[in-house]
Amino acid sequence: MSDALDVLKQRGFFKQCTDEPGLRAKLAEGPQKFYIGLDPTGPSLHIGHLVPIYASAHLQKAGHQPIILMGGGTARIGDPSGKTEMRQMISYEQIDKNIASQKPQIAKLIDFDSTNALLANNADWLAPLNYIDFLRDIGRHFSVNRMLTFEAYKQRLEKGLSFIEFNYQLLQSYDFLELFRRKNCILQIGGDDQWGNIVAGMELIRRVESAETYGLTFPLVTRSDGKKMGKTEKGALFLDPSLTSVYDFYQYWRNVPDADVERFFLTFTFLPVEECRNLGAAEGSDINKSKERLAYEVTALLHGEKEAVKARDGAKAAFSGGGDKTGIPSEKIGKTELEAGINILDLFSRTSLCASKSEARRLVLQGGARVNNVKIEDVEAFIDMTDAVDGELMLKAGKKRFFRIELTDRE
RNA sequence: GGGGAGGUUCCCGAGUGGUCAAAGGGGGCAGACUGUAAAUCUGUUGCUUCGGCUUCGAAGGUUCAAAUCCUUCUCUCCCCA
Repeated sequence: MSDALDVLKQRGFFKQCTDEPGLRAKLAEGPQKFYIGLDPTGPSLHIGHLVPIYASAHLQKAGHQPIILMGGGTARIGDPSGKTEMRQMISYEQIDKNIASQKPQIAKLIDFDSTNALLANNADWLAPLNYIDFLRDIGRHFSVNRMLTFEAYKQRLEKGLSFIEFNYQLLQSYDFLELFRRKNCILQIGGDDQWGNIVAGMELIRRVESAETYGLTFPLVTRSDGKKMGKTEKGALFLDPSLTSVYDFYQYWRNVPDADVERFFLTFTFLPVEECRNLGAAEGSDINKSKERLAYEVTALLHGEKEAVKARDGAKAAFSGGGDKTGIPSEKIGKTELEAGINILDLFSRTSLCASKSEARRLVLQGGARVNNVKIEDVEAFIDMTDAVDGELMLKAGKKRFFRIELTDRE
């Protein structure tokens, strides 16, 4: 149990920590409760949300007890940390829906069955709050002067900061206090952008409860190429397969920059540290094998092995031919429709490969469109049954975007 | 409440009556090079039945013609109270 912190350090989940020796000793004493905060602002988690959950999973494996705090109350406010824009306000009803759909996603990494993990919602104590009482009991412990020295607020002072956002720190601190009181939660962990809020919570607990608690942050995960983690051209990489297909999810990891392989293995899989290092150390085309493994491991973890195999085989089939193609994004088209012939632009623009006909036109003109690996450069071209191979059309846009058209007898 | 500055295409940001679907950069897409990597270079980047159509916070108005001028509204930021 004493190695919980070491695990986090080894795997790159350690940026800074308050009173490290103290925390180490506390964790060595026995199972401790800790929490992370998640914002249920969307119906699905995306990769960006995952790092704290992975960190929690490691601590849980080390015997500690995670509390996953859904910010059902705070989701209605904006967190000023780093963000430039205020968040949209959403209804409690929507938030509850989001929580319901996010929980199973969290459960992929956190074991809720063993009863030592807990899902909480801060709306439980934030919603009934009385403004006057809150100001008197909690607000008085916060110094505006001190808050203004926090980096998060400094930045926002340039761009503008609403009072409601300014209050975020108080609410988050209050969360920590409530969890300490209700569950004896003694540790809050989070991304490094949460450092200020975490420390503020600890200070609050120290003042009103005269108790010592701890905070730990991990580095914000970035990509070596500077792109936002988990962001694709189309937006965030969601865990919900209806928002991001398993195939696309797999491909995201498959195409990660070389320099990130080791770190991503450490962060997003549970493979032994030694193995992660070896896989990340591979060079040349070997690192490609590592990426295949990375993609498979992460996909299997979050979507299940069956889906991962399908995505992996689908990708293999698309890139090197043969094999099981069912994992590739696809759509059905009736044979009779194809018999009549479909214009190449119409064909591409009705798939997810092209958003509009203009885009399809561009693609064709630039030589990026292929049907069953035959380059089509004529925008007037018609595709019909004679182009089908094995009862399907494999569309390819550019070098690595595929789409499969399945031909069916019925319309 | 008073005064000032602004809201431009995915983002940043030019544009102040026609030559503006709108500079430049970022991002995206495509091509070359590769390893389904990175870096680099090139092209491209509103929609379209290819006739046009819709875009510059919103609604009106002036004009042959507006992102550009006028009016009202709305939102943001700054200064004063």
